[in-house]
Amino acid sequence: MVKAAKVVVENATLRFDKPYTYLVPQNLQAKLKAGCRVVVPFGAGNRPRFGLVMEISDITSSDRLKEVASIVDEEPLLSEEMLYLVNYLHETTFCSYFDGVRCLLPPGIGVAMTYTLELAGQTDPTLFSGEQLQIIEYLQGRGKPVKEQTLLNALQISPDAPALRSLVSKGTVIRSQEVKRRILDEKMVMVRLTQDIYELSDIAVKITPKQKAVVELLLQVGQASVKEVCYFAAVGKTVVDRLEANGVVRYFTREVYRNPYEGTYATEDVKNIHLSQQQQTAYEELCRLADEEKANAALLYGVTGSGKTEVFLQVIDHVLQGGRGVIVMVPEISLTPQTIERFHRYFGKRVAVLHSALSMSERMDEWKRIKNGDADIVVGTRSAVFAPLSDIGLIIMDEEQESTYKSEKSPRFHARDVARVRAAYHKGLLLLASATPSVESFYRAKQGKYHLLSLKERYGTASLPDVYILDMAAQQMDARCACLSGELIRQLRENLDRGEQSILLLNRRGYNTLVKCSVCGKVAECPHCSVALTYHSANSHLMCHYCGYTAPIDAKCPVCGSKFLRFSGAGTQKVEQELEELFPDARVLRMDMDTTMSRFSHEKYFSDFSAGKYDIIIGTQMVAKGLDFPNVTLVGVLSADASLYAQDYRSFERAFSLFTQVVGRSGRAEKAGRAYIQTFTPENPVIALAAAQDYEGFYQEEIESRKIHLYPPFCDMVGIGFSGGNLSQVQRAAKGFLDQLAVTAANEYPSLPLRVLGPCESQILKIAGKFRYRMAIKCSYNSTTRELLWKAADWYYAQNEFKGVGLSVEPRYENSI
DNA sequence: TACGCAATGATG
DNA sequence: ATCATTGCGTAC
Repeated sequence: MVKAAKVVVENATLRFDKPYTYLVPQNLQAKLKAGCRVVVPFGAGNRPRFGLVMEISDITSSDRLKEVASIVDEEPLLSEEMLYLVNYLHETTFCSYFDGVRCLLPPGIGVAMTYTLELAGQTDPTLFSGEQLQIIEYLQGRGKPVKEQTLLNALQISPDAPALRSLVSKGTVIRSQEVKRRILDEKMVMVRLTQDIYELSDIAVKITPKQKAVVELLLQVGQASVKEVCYFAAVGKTVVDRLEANGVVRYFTREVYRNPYEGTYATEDVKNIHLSQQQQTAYEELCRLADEEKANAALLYGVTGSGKTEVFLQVIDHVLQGGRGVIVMVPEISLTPQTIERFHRYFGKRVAVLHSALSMSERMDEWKRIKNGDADIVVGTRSAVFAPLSDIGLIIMDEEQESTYKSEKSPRFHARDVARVRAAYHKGLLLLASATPSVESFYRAKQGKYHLLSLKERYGTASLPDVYILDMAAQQMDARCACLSGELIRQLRENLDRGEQSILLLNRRGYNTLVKCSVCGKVAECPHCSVALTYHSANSHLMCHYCGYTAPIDAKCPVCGSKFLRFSGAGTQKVEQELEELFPDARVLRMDMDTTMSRFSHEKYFSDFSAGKYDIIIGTQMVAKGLDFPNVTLVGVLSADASLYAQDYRSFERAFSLFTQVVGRSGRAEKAGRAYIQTFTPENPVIALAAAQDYEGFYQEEIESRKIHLYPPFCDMVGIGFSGGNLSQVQRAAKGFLDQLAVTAANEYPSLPLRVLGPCESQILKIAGKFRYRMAIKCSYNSTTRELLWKAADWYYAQNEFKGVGLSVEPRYENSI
């Protein structure tokens, strides 16, 4: 019997990602435990690689196994539960094991390998090539061991240059490897990706491997100081400067405190919050469910303004009294300083905050405080669901229908699923809450899988606004303004005269959404993507919202050279300008992705608006989800249709939620509010139901439709995406995958319910130079289906003819086909 | 027979 | 991804 470790390795592609068995050498046996990071020799060259021990076991045969080289962590970094989550993420989201590991750890905890070069042995000049002599001279000149990176930078040679490698293999140069912990440094100059870049493939310009490393790091952490980035990606500042010059990243400055919430103390007691009768009932029921110590789940369906938060605070307090930890998740947009401040006020230092606007060191500190048990309430966005609490009594997900809970990059998990898994593991209570729950969750509640609790009375005296649906086909349009009906203009005027505020919602940013040549009829398109370019007046450039491509507009058609360009379709910038022309006296605030670059700038705008510094706010959906503005008495939805008719089975649900929220912004205090919804399809019941804030009515309509057309919750959806630079190869790959899937399903899983839609072109065929095909699979996403999909994926990765075509598997696929 | 490059295959 | 092997074509 010998000890062996099952190790998953870093940088493994799905082609060969699996737990590898290594022998545990005698001297490490006492220390090495599951959950520790290790260095192992990997591949033909036995190059050292980081890995994570998933399991330690005794085996009898030790033939041809390599040994673990060294241990990185003296104490396990991941608990048994977290290892279980790694397996869960891998199996259900089709990510690599190590991607799963990374997902559970703060980015700053990473380790890096550094190499040192030292001269040894024969240096007779006649034995070496010119480049080799250069290296020898450099090392002689320094007279001491030199970091490999320093030498490579100084001599401008690549890390795998044959000259250096042969010197090492001859023994002339000794190359020693060291594992360095990443020590963090506070710096003021910060860097982040340009707002249009969400994936590596989004970048239109060519980038070098070093630049790629920087981008990959930023994709992971969101933003970081330039120093941190240079250190972690092992590059010089020039690399980042180059990226900045190419418009891939942007610099900004920020104050960074090692502990951003130093010196916060609880100043108020939760017990002093007075609960109404219905709040009290919900509170008591939730406490009962939390105390049962079994995997309970509840849905708190509470209309806007019904006081959900007060109930949360008291239930949290109750669970904490029982000595168990709590996770509270909010959508990105709701994690404002006010939210955080509120938790600090009641729970002081026991609160840890996890979100992407923290620096790497801050995130690391908060993570450690949780792991060490110094903090037992975690407030945060999606990633907070992985907080390393050892005993979870309660997980709250506020606004559970929000799409920000689903990760858009690998691992493509949904925080709700992870929360369910964790709550079950800890025998804790999962509490979902919303005024407009997702149809799936409400269905589960109706079926009795979730305990349904309702808060139906509004707090205080606020009443619903009067809602008017404007049929745009019948509206008189003002010549000066393409997207505001005469009626809405009158209402805005009235509000201005009364000194009251207005909110306008338009789900399209930019100025014009289409630039078309009147002579040849060609529409300006992105050269890398199959989408029309949007005109942005702020910088007089055409922009691609998918890959970040920009081009100056030169008043000439690029195809035929004519000067007769027609601009059409209105985005937020256009409306902003029109408003300024129509109401020169009004103070207009525009809020969209272009104006709210950094995470907390929403906050600044909202507080300015709240303080009355603006009369009208025009923005994308983010304006629907802000705070309470007592002086807002008019809300306008400029184009309901843009939200309603996305090619997506969830578009009605999202539109309903959006309209309900934005309409609810009007008349929050004693003043009566009104809302106007502009549409070309006034007969669509979603609009009227949102106007009446009738969630249950909407649910009835929607659930019927989902049943008839077979969509979730009556099935699960899995999307399979194919993308590559060669269109016909992408098509062949998609068809090949489908054929293989069909054969395997017929032979091995004949009774498995499956319905495949496609393959067909993605809604946007080409993004950043890559053609995309996709198919959707309606199924029951259980372990058998996943087994089938994994088999098909494994087969796919083994096909050389599909090598240039990436495969992505995405459970919870939202698009229709 | 020697060499070079591309396709192929494995990673414990 | 990365490295080693294999196989084939070409040069000598």
